[in-house]
Amino acid sequence: MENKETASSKKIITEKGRTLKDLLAGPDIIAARVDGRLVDLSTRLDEGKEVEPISVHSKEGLEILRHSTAHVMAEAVKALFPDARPTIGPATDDGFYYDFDRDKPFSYEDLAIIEKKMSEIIAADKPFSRKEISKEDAIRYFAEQNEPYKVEILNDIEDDTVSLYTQGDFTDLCRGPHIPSTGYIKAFKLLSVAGAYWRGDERNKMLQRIYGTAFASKDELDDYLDFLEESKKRDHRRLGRELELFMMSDEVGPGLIIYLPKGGMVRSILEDFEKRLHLKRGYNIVYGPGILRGELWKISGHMDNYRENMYFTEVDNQLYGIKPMNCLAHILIYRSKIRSYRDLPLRYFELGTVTRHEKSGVLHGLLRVRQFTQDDAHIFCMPDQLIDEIVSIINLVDEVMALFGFDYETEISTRPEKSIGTDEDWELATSALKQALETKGLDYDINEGDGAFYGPKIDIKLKDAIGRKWQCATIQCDFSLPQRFDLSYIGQDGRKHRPVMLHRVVLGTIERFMGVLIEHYAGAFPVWLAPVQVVVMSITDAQRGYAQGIVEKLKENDIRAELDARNEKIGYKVREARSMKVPYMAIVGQREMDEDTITLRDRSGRQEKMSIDGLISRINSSVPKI
RNA sequence: GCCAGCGUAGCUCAGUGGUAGAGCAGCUGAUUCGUAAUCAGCAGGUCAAGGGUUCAACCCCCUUCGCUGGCUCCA
Repeated sequence: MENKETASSKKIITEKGRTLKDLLAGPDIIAARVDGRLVDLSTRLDEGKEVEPISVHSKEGLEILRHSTAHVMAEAVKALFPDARPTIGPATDDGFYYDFDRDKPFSYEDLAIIEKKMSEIIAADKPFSRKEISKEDAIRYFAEQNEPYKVEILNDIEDDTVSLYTQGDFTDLCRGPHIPSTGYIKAFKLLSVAGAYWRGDERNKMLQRIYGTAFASKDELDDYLDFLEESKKRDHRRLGRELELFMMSDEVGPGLIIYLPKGGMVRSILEDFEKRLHLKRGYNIVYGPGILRGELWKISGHMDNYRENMYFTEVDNQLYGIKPMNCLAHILIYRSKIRSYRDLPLRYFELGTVTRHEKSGVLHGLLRVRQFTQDDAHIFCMPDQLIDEIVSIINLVDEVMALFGFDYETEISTRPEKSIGTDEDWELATSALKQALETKGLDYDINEGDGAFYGPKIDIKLKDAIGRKWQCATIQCDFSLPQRFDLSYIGQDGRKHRPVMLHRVVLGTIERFMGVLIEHYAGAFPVWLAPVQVVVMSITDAQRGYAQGIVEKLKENDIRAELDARNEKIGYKVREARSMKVPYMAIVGQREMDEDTITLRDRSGRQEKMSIDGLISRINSSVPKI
């Protein structure tokens, strides 16, 4: 979303007795900031205050607009469905929602009716008015209105005074601020209905949520709706089928991926790339088994903290856990020898396939599956090497994300409720992560209670070509498992010391990363990743042998080439190669055959005649240096 | 797992309480062609599965499975 600076964002000084609305002219100004607080335009202030107008085009202004639109929606819903009890209705990153408690869920047909009612409320241009009352009065009011959720929220508020906002027939408990009147809503749309737990807790009652969005102008709303359409076109599930990359099958089971030859090719390229990348950076490639004894998962704490995500099986009366993570084998590799401080850090890398029982409702194409392969590594190091190791992982992530054209954001997730280890260790681990990010000069958010059960983590959210965020890479700092498995190294002093362990993935998982890549590139992979790099196509049968020879020569030079010598018109072949998003077409007719050349057509439709060696060097030079 | 919607040919989608349709893809033949669709013919389905209502169910009801959008959870 844009954050437009407008001419009216300069500060002004208030005059006594006049409302901000009198002072801040302009249809785009919907609120103001005074003393760092956002306030309504109806506010009357003392003389001499410095006031910053808030435009609907700013990020904060848009949020206010959307929040107000949520109130209007609640008014419409209450008018149309008196049995619906309002709960909460905030603005979100790209719109708003309002949750209602209602026995009968809303249907998509209801949305049109609600939209119509909202349009009437907007056309009536009803003012939003703010009233401050005591908490007790507010509780009494909402109890009378038969709105128990508002009463429950009020009971959790510590302030003695709360604010209510009223527009038309609807009054809501709300901090504000709001737009001056409903007529300020110029463009809105209701998008979907969904169930949502009261206060986001699955033990609570499920409420009925309506999602919508609002924008400062009709054009911006249309742009957003176009963006949603564009996202649909890029959907990796659709492209995965169209480009013959992967499939899923009811017969196999949900959340399980079958790679078709083209998707298998892409995966194999990614995996080769990763192996070279890690070998060059001092990692050792290892492999662990897919099932490990139950006893091991008890020691690690998975049995107590991760059991609901694990599958178990029994072999010869022994309990085995199917691995949901790759760390245990790596720990055993570390422990298989006595380690000296001189050996550290040790970095074990595995393209490890793990299996996790994900709840059925969360599965989603390649992005959320039940069996997946992580580009996983575990680094064992001395405590004083920790920061350097984290920094070099961040550097690696940085390099790889740049290669694929992703920008990213970082956040730190701290200790969750279900976890192992001492507070001191968690503190140490968390501060190491913070320090590493600070060393790199990276900003980060804190995500309280969202760490892994064995340690805090840095989550890296990458941003794709159309601005969507995806969680792929993560770096987790762990003091607990080395302790649980009694890992040690002999220090310079000849005594045993405890190493620290880092768990980290860069792409995250091959599945998710491929899904994200497909959407990022809209299926048009860069040449080095494209499953088919060039299709050699003949104009007529007379060039079949020539074209065949070119394909063979390309393949000898490690180029992924296919022949299209079918008895079809060239336009048909071009069309098909374009829809399969093949980067290059090498077209050969009589002219090219006579000159021993090809006509190369790229994705943009640009064409040039060149030698076959020219084509080989062009394609091979596209492979990134790592 | 929870809420809602959906499930018809490989894909995209029509369709009706009374024997199942189109386009594309596929196959066969003709066409030998210069940059996004040559023409003709053929074939393709236990209408997700199981049960029920009915003289009769793809259609109505129930159950299960799967998918989609959310919620919770997550790489």
